[in-house]
Amino acid sequence: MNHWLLKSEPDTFSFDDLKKRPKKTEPWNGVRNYQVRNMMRDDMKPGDLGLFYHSSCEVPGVAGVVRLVSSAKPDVTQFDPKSEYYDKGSKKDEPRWLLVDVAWEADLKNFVTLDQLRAEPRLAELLILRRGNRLSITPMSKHDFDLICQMGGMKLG
DNA sequence: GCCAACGTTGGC
DNA sequence: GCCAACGTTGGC
Repeated sequence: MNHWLLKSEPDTFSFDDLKKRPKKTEPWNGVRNYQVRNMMRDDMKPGDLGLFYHSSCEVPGVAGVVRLVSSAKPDVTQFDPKSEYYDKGSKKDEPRWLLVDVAWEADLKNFVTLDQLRAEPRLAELLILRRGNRLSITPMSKHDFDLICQMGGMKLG
């Protein structure tokens, strides 16, 4: 099983928004980066766990735990001229952009701030802390995933 | 709003 | 295929 960190701007879609969805699931649409698309296509599998990270906000950090509940499939927003994610170069029989469905998995007792992540020497390998990292989804080790869940006091069950 | 660190685009 | 210009991301 693989582990992932998924960034979202909470003003657009937050961890609480995910929990408010009727089935607590959401298509992770709007990815328009080839590296991330290829990761979704090749490496992201149903059952994988992820951390839901809030970016571009007052206090960036990890808000909760999610699970992937689909494999990669076409992101329909690429075909919608009214969508901000519309891509006129993408053909229906050859979709350029993919998404995966994510579902709420667990809450954290405490939001884990970016400052806390940076202050933890055992997270030196975490990609999001590296300079210049800009991908909206990044892989992470089970070690780092478990440690961050522990820092946040993940509520089990 | 600034700006570093990318990724993408397009002229050649 | 090179690379300058441009666009985007995201912390600060």
